[in-house]
Amino acid sequence: MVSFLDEIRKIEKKWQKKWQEDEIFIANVDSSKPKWFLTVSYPYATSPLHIGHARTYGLGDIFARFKRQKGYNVLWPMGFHITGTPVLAVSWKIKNNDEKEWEKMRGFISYYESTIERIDEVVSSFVEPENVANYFAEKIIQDFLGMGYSLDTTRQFTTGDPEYNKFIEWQYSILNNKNLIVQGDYPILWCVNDKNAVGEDDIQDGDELNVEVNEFVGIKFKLDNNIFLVAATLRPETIFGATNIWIHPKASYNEISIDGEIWIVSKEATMKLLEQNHEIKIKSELKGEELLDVYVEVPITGRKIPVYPAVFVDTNHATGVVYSVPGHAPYDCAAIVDLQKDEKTISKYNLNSENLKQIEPISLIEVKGYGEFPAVEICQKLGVKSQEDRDKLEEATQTIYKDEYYSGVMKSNTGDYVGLKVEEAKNKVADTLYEINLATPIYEPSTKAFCRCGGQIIVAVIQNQYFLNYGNPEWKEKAFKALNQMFITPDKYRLSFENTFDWLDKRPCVRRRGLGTEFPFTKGEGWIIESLSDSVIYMAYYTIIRLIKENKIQPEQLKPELFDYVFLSKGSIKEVSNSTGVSKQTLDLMKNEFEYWYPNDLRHTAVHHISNHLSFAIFHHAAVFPEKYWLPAYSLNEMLSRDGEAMSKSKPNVIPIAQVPNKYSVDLTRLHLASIATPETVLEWKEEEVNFALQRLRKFWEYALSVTNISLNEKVEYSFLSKVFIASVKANLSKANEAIERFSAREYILEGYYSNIRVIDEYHKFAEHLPEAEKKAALREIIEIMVVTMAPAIPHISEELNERMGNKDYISLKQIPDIEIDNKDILYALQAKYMTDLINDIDQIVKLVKTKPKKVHIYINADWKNDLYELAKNIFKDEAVQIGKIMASAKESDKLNKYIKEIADEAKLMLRDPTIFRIEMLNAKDQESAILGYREFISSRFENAEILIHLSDDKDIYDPQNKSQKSRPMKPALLLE
RNA sequence: GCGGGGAUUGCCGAGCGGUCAAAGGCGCUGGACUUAGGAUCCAGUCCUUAGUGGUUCGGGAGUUCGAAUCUCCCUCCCCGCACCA
Repeated sequence: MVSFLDEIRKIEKKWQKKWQEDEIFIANVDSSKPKWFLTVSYPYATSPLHIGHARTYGLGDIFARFKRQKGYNVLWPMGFHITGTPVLAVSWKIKNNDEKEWEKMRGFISYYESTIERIDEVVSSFVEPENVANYFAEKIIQDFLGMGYSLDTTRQFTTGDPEYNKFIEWQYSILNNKNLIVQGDYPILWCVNDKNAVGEDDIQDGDELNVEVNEFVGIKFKLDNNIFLVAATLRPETIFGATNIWIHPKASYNEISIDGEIWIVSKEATMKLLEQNHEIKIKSELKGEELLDVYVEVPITGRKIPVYPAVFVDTNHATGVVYSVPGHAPYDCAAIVDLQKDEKTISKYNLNSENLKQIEPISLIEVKGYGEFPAVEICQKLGVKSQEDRDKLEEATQTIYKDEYYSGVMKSNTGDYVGLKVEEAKNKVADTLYEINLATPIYEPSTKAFCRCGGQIIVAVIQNQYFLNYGNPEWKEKAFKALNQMFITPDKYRLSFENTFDWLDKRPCVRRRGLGTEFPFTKGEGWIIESLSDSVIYMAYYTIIRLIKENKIQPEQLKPELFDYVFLSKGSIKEVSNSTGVSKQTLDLMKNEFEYWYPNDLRHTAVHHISNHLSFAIFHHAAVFPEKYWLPAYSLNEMLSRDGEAMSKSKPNVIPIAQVPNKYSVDLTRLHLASIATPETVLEWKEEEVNFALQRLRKFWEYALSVTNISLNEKVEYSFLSKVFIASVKANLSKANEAIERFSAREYILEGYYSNIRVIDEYHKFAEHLPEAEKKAALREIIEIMVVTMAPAIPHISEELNERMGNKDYISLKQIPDIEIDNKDILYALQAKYMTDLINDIDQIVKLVKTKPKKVHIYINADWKNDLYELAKNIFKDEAVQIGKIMASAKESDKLNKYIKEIADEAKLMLRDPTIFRIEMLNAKDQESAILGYREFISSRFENAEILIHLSDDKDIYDPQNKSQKSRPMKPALLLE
């Protein structure tokens, strides 16, 4: 067994070398052949790929190889994505001697390098970002070729190449001309230290904290003309229940002039607001206690409420000013109770205790399961003792928020909002406050978080951020039109696309960090096109990159008019040639190449790209290209898991592609990945199950080897069993071909490969008594078709067998024949099925009676039963089965009316199982010939028992137990003696 | 929360209105081959039974001559949600 694996591993390397040497997968324009252009999304070059990726790329390769063997000129190129922050992040961490990163990279590099010195040398080189990308790009291609992928490697590029940048600039100039790029303000997470946007990777424990941007409503409580205390809240609807304002007495506050007003907010809040797109000047600093016992005006209600001290106020959260709603907010409830009995504090700050004691909760929301004051109730229930009881108060706040938000209704004291659900009232109150300019949005991270550099994370508002406006109605409509024309498999994902399209709106398309193409309209300002927005029409770039490199075209020559000419047939070749210095001949070749290959016939990727990349690609194609170049088809597959956990680069459960050829075998892995589950399920990789694929592969190999030296020139007369055998294999192969045409790789392998191995097994069993020469000839005949048909899935083994069968050509380039199924084949298949069932029945009876029969009597039904079933089939195609109808029709039939008594019994049976007459039936003659064909097999199975065939309408029939009347067209009656 | 997907026989995983007691694999049981086998091969694997019949496809109701497959409700699980590629 080990030797078999060794043997095919050797074979795999042998053929990969030959394919490379003869460059058989390099694709060139050939107008005499139809073309087929496949892309699989390019990988990100910061780590080696693992076997989960091999699922996606392996499916792509099966498609590419199938189309190639169907006579298409196939282009399947590969590039690399390096845009964004990951490459820089790796480089930065290596430079800073981040121990974890070093270990991770050493692990990765050890797949490819054998000495520690060499590994460390490679890792050290990663201080240069381009070395990271280059190293992994090279290794990934090496891994891909090691998996036997039929890639055109002459069209490689990375998204960081200056030529590519020119292409993206052109794309964005078109989008801009079509007014699809808009500007607006945009809140993002921001490090105060780096003065830069941060992503999850940059945040300490970012993956666990899951920090998001929260939008608070900063409500302005008027203190004096144009002077406001600003309290930020997530629950603006509670403004009707405000009884006072809370300030931390010991904390520092600022008086600031902001957008023409004067605000009082905490010192920390001032720093945050500075980043949120306001005109701010700090006028003075004051202590919280200086503000106590003054009165401010509540917006909308106009009531005057006092400012009181509370230590639960966190000045580093939002504005450090809180308005108090003791009826519905647990913290406020606890704090007001605390303060009312806290004589010390009252006298310390000289508060008017009369007014303070008069403060009572206001009820403004009706909630099921609660009384007047939900906050008071829940504080009592949880046993909250003071405002310092933080855990309990936090829990209480969460509970109340949820209950009130989903089932609360606004009470009669809430002005225009009476009767509204809290869910709606919340937004309406906020809108009103914004409209009357008594509120401003204030942004705050959902969780307190810090950057890896140590700086605090706040929310900054980017002014005039650039967005791609996917919400543009014309664009969206066009994109939907494109989507509706597409073939998507598995089909269930179409709905996901439709939902994504509906939901897509403005999306920021530039960033300040990471690698990529500089945004062409703000050169020098450091804006880089966002990394998902620069990889949506690059399939077109594959068609011309080889010519750009071969002709040494410089980036600066790649002016927009060149792309306009090549991709959109705009402008004159003469002018374009003049302005770019690219020869007319080269321009023509580029244009020709694009027009030959485009559109991108199939794009295959992993499912998780639906909500971004794959949807964007449809939008951008619709915006940039004429309709004939839109994307025709998507094919998708889910990811892979091991031990129930998704295989991801950072986890220890990965099997790198680099180890596949030696740990398993390439063909074995390709076969297993494509056939173990349908693409829409997360595939669980189990070692024990790989073994199954290996055994079958070996079996196929051995079957094939046993007939490689058989010559097909001598005509062998096939007996019944051999004819049935060949017909069965052909039927399966035909199904396989039909499946792969729809890109159902699993069905293709199951039908074309696994089912057929089983058919061969059965043939060997049933046909043991046939002459050796006949068996070999029949096997050879089907192996030959199987090898060529299954080559897309197991190309290496197929090449080897093809060679050993005496062929000099590449099977990878050999035409897969169309399988013609004629009536004779259909009959054979039905007869085979008939006999399998019959033999099973005999086996079952033998097992039950536990004695081996000496005689097997088989009773074939009388002809009129076939007529009856045929008749029933026609009547009840799509109406309810009724005995009366059967009887009436039978009476009218010349053939049947004489058996009317028997038919009544038979009809009762039909009624019990209405599926009976939907089955394809064999007539008596075909049943008999089938039994005769298998007679020797059945006989030998039971120590040469005698096989007797009876026709049920034979007058002299031997039928002591009256079995014959039970016989039916696909189920003969049996008597064992 | 919003949006989407799913629940199949010991497990994984097909099936998606009628050859469905439900492919295939794993596991388990028996047999063969073996010095041995955690290697391989063959057979069996819901209950019952001369090839039959019965009860099954998360739970409940419905549509239909007929439902694992369609509709509705319930329970539970998974995934995406914007600067992260």
